[in-house]
Amino acid sequence: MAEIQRPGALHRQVAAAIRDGIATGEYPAGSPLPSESQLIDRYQVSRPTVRNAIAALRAEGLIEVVHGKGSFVRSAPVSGIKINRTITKDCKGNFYAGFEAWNLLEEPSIYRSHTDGTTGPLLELDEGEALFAVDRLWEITGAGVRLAHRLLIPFATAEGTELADAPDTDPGRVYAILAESGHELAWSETASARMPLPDERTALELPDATPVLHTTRITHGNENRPLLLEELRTNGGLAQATYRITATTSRQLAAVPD
Amino acid sequence: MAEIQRPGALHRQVAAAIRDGIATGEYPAGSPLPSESQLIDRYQVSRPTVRNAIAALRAEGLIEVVHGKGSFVRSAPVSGIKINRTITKDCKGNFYAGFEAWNLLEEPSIYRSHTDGTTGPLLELDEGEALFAVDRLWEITGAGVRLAHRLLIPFATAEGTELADAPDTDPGRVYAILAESGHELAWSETASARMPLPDERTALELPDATPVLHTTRITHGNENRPLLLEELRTNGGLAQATYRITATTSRQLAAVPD
DNA sequence: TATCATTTGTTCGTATGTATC
DNA sequence: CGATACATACGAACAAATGAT
Repeated sequence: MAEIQRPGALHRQVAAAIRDGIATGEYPAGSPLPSESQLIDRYQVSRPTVRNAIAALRAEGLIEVVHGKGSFVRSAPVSGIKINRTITKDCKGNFYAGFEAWNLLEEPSIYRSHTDGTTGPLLELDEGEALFAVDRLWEITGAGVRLAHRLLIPFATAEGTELADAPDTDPGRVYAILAESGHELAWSETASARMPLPDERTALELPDATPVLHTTRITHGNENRPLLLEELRTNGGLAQATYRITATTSRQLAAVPD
Repeated sequence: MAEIQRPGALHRQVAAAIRDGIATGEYPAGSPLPSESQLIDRYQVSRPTVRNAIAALRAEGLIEVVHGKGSFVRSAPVSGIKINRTITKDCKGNFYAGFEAWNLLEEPSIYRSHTDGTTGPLLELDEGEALFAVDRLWEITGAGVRLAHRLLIPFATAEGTELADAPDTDPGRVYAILAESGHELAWSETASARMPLPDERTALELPDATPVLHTTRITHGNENRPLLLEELRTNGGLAQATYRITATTSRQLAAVPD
């Protein structure tokens, strides 16, 4: 049994002791932790101290707490679900953006909106420019991982194409439409991590202490003009975005557009 | 002032009320929240309840608490620091992996290690194969963002090259050495998000409620054989990894190696 | 330099509600 | 239904950091 002799706050010592217990295998993955009252007896501390320690382990994602049952050691993610963020096209001009393996949970929801302080600069448009927003909720079949996808199509991009009438066209097909209208397409993407907002936590069914993996992709057309903005949000603990990188010879070409 | 009348636990109501206050601008970014005792008076609840509410807002990353001073509304990140994850090479055979803009905080630490259950499969090696591990701690100058970088060089890759004597060669130069020894290089990278371990929190100087952005890059040589494994860990809230994507015509070539 | 009020951190105790089995 | 376990809430006391006096 891990003794508590480290310096610092009591509840931190208790948390560290339990962390040790998990690391040493005293509390194997999936097994229940001792109950609060057992921990009180064991470490001779008060209930708030024990609860404080448990809260810390929860925030670290080490344990899962079920009301009325107990605390359980979270088992390590089986293996990260890979989300392919590469783009391929076949000889017929069809594009594949990796959505093929996913399962659409709801019908796409379309609404008209405007660029704001965040999306405007990314699309190199003034604030308040009109655009279509298409939200989709996907699931990776079997894995229980959800993905929220948002596609922003500025009116300037959609007009003159079939996107103006059907912005909820399949994302891969959207690329094809733009390519057919004479654009030489290029993409830049950023990946970041942050804590979910309360509504994201429910929509993506995120457990405690799981951050959101948030990717932003911009589709560039001729003269490097931004045509589309795509955002993908998913469970950062379970899913990984995968990229293929090839070395480019010119430093100029390699610069990622802001 | 936001009243507390929503259903549910008291501390959640208080948290929601403060959240509203932040959203409506009653508590602007950077400004101090009322002190605990003021919140007690205002909402007529006990101190533990107030502290519980504050803990929730902290976990969401909405506020920052300073011992002895008070709680402050966190201002949204000025603009995400972009970490260029593309690779370029010039006509002289030099490689640039994006490390040029970073500032090395400590001398690289080198040690000998072995493949384990995680790194082994990624490098397509058995468990227990010998390798060099090179750890570097970088900082993005001025931005206060730290990056922990680990480079794993299997002995099989290093032997016969100057890497065997100097595994702490500059990462870009490592690519060049492998290319000079006859390899056609290709890279695959994955990005994921998770909560930091306690030691990562201190090493990367992460504030509360900030996840780690964790990227894993594999350098492939001839016959798609894995040569190197690189890991980058940084503040997911402040930093974004940026990628350039180009469409590949063959679906076969586009598959990201596991 | 030293002291003091303010503010958050930690710890204890206790009581009641609610979910699970 | 009862036993167990976690959730919520209140009260109280002292410690530690901060900033002003």
